Amino acid sequence: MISKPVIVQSDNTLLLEVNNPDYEDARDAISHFAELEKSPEHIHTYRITPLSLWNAAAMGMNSRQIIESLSKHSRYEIPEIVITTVKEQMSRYGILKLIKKDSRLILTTDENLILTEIISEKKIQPYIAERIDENNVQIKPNLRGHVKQALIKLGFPVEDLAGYDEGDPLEVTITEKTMNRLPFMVRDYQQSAINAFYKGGGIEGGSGVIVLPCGAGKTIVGIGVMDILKTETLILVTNTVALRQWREELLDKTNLAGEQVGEYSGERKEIKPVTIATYNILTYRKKKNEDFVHFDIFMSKNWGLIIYDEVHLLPAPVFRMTSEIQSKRRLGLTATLIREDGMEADVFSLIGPKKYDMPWKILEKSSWIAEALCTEIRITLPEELRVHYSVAQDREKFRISSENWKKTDIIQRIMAHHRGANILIIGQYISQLEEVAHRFRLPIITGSTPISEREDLYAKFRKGEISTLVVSKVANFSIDLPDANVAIQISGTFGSRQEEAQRLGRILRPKPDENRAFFYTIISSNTVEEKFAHNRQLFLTEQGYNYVILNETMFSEKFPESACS
DNA sequence: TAGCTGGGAA
DNA sequence: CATCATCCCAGCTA
Repeated sequence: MISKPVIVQSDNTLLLEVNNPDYEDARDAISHFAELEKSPEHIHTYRITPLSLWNAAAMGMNSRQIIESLSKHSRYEIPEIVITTVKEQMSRYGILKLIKKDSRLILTTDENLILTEIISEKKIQPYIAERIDENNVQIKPNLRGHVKQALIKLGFPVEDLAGYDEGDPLEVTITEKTMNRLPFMVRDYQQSAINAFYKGGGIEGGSGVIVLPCGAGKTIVGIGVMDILKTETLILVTNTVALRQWREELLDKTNLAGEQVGEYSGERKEIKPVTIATYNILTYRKKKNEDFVHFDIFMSKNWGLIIYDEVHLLPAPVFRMTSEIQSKRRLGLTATLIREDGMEADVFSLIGPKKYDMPWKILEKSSWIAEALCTEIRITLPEELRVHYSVAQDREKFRISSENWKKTDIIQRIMAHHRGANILIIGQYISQLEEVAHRFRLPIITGSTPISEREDLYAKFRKGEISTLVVSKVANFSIDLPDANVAIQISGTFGSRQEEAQRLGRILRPKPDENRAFFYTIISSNTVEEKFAHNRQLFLTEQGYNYVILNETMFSEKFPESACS
């Protein structure tokens, strides 16, 4: 009999054996309540954290289900302490509830000892108005967000049942036929996400985060929620491209007319029943420490819903503003609910817990996104760089290994191998990208490329007049190049997991013929780049992507030089 | 009034 | 763990 793939350790880590027939089942099961920490070839390490358990609890899982799925895949008996941790943390979500009674905000619980313990904490006292009785404490007005933030830091995620203000009504309806006359349907998983957020309305359906892969149609989920709530809505986005895309989708897929959908950005300052604003304008102030100039848009209308697009990028000041408006319904959307700044707990307490997620691989199986084959190519540093590297300071080492000029040859062979494909070459350093663009005479897009020129190049790429584009970090977000099917990553932002995911996302739009895409990442072996590269891959590995690793010899066999003309 | 450029912020 | 992208605004030109 084959042994089971998971080893549960008493420090709350899970070791998962990759070459085990039950690997995939086990991975899909544990990824609901644990986070991937390390993923070398044979054994992956997951960690059960309080936050991962609270999110699971908020999604409706209970400790019995988690312990059962651990037992099902665990090779040995589960350490008692892990079971205790799971039970303890899972039960913490819901021990404390915020409710509203006679317009008073009340923290309530059945566990009066815990309540006593909590209100004696220095960090909590500023928010307490008075203890009403054993099980109830009144919170000072308008500190609903602050108190949740403080409590989660103490390890007590609050279930917020204090309800929401109904916003001004707005007739929003999804239209079946879009303007370009293509029939339009909300997909099953999108509908499930909408239902998971709304839950039949009331005080439970009102705040939370929906996690869906790039290209899976998060905008539709937002629109679907608007269709249910039918209320005036404020949508916050990261940049103006996203702003325009939201506007177009709203006009295309709903009954809303142009004059009902406003844009609040540097260029225009419209406030309409549906208003789309950039995060940036919210955080603007004339001088440091002065007031936020445009904070008023939160108050300028009686919004019934606020949508936070790309919630993993939400800037810190917007968290602070959000803590002031906890009686508004809030929907967060993202592909990767990880922040490199460790503010996940703030997302949980201020926007809301995770309400729905969908593993990328499942969408791949049902062909909503393209199948992706990931390859990591490890090349050595050439002798002269090796010398330079060994004496360099730590912070220079990353750049030296990233800009290893031998990567250029690899690029050439990959391009030759995928002749006729639509290729993106993505990197972090402008000088490196310019060299590559120059060497192969390819067009390049960076932050300094004027908008008109970008649009021109993107259009040519879509039409097939250009087959290969060199792009900088501009490609990390919201560029829509449906036909791109090969990405070659030559450098990146240190260990950013969400960047890796976004970049893979560029090539995942379903393809008409063979629904398949290729993602290559080229790194210098035995350098700091290797370590960062592996950290980058964690999120995608957690989603079931498997990087095939090739060294120079193996690469040469698969991608022979003779293919280059 | 529109379009560009550069500084500053997070 | 530092580079790059983004955005906003002010100030200029035409």
